[in-house]
Amino acid sequence: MITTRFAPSPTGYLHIGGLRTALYSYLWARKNEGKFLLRIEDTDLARNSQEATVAIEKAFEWTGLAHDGEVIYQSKRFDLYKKYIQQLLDEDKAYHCYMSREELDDLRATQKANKQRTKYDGKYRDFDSTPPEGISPVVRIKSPINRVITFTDGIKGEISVNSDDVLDDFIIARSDGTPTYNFVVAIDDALMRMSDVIRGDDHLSNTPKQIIVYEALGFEIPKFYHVPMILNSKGQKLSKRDGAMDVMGYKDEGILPVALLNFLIRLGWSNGDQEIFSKDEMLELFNPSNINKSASAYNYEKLIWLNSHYIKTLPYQELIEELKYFDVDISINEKKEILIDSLRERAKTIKEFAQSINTIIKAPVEYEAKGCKKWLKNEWKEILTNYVEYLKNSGDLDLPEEFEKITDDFMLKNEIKLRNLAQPLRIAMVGSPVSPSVFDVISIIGKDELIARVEKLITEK
RNA sequence: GGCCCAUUCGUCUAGUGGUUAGGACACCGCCCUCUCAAGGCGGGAACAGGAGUUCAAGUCUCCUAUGGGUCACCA
Repeated sequence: MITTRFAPSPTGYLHIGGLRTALYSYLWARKNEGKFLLRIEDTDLARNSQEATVAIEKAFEWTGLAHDGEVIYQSKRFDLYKKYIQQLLDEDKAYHCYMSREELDDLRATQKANKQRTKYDGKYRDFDSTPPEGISPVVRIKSPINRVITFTDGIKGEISVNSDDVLDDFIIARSDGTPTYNFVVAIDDALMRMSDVIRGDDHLSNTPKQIIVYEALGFEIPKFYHVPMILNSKGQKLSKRDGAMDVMGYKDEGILPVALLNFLIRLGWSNGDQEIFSKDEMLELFNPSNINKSASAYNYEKLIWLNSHYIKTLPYQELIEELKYFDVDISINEKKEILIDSLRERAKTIKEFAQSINTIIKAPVEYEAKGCKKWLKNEWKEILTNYVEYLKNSGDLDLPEEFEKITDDFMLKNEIKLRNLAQPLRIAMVGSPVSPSVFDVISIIGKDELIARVEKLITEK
């Protein structure tokens, strides 16, 4: 049974790095018909916010990463953690430390001055006399002395460190009695029967600490996968300053969730030359053991390319739903398929898509000056007037092909080149010389509307 | 600074001792064309450096350099 989890601390929105590890965890659990759990790491009562948790769930919903069971809050499990703290105290695997913050600061300062690694010196490790007055103690765990700790990371391979280099007797309970991160993570992962912990690279150096906790409590150690960071385009760690971090920001940009997920899975993972992965393919092919070892840079261009790919291939109904987010509802438009097909190849985002739909279905309120200057010259008025007249006498016309045929006849009879008709027509229809095929646009807005827009242009220009 | 991790085109990557080092994004050129796109075809572009091991090294070993992570009563 594979069980994975996503365990964010609720300090802000869900960012794309988090979404990627969540995706990996989700895929690995689903692929193996296991469980994917969501746990909120809110042991620091002062820091967490309810809104952050809501934001994370919202992002999960948008991207379709469904977690199993209820959300688990560590802040609601303090009694449980206390029990284990007491157990370690009773077994002499942990102890009270009465060192004041000032004393600790001084210790660190001298160590730093001597160019030593800052670490707790173990002053109270074997203390059995009367503790100093007026200090509420913290609880520290007894770390092994001069022992090599080895574990196999599913991505990085075997990693071993000497306890003296990286560990000290770290605090597992603060002086107010609340437990600390590295302690509760190990307990929860064990109690929730986590088989595979897939998390960011930044936790790699926490792993030895957590292993100490697993061992002290006699828990089974899960398999770890530490996935490399996502860098910005300059090769530095992605930060809020780089923007485009909040997952929900992508929705506002008009990025499709499938595109985001596809982009994220390819950042640090691959399957030969394949670039496009449906959710089913992701489930079929993904395996955390072939995640790359090195960090990868965020590449917006590729995301956009993926997004336009999905815009080109998504079913009509899904696109119609996506467009509603941008206040464009074409569900009852009779020409919605033609409208979508004529624009989907040009749109890079849903937002852009919505904008171009509006330029077609709403009559232009102004005309682009440059386009007018270039194309509204010589006998453009005459051509358009004749064309409108010709259409009026051509009976019922509906589909683009029908308009194209009639227009061919018109051009032949009047010896007109298509571009000399099409460009003024575009300006009349959408206000600029850029649009999909004129026949598609004419068909979408209909003959009457076309005539109205042309007449308006002729009177105004 | 200690410890840990990483290093193939600008970017994402393929590559598991013998490859003309492959693909994708981006870029450039050509074609198509009613504009803009899309699409098709083509092009330039990489094994961080140095020592080894080997008949043979992008692939194995070591050193150096560079980048990253981490060293809290944060998570």
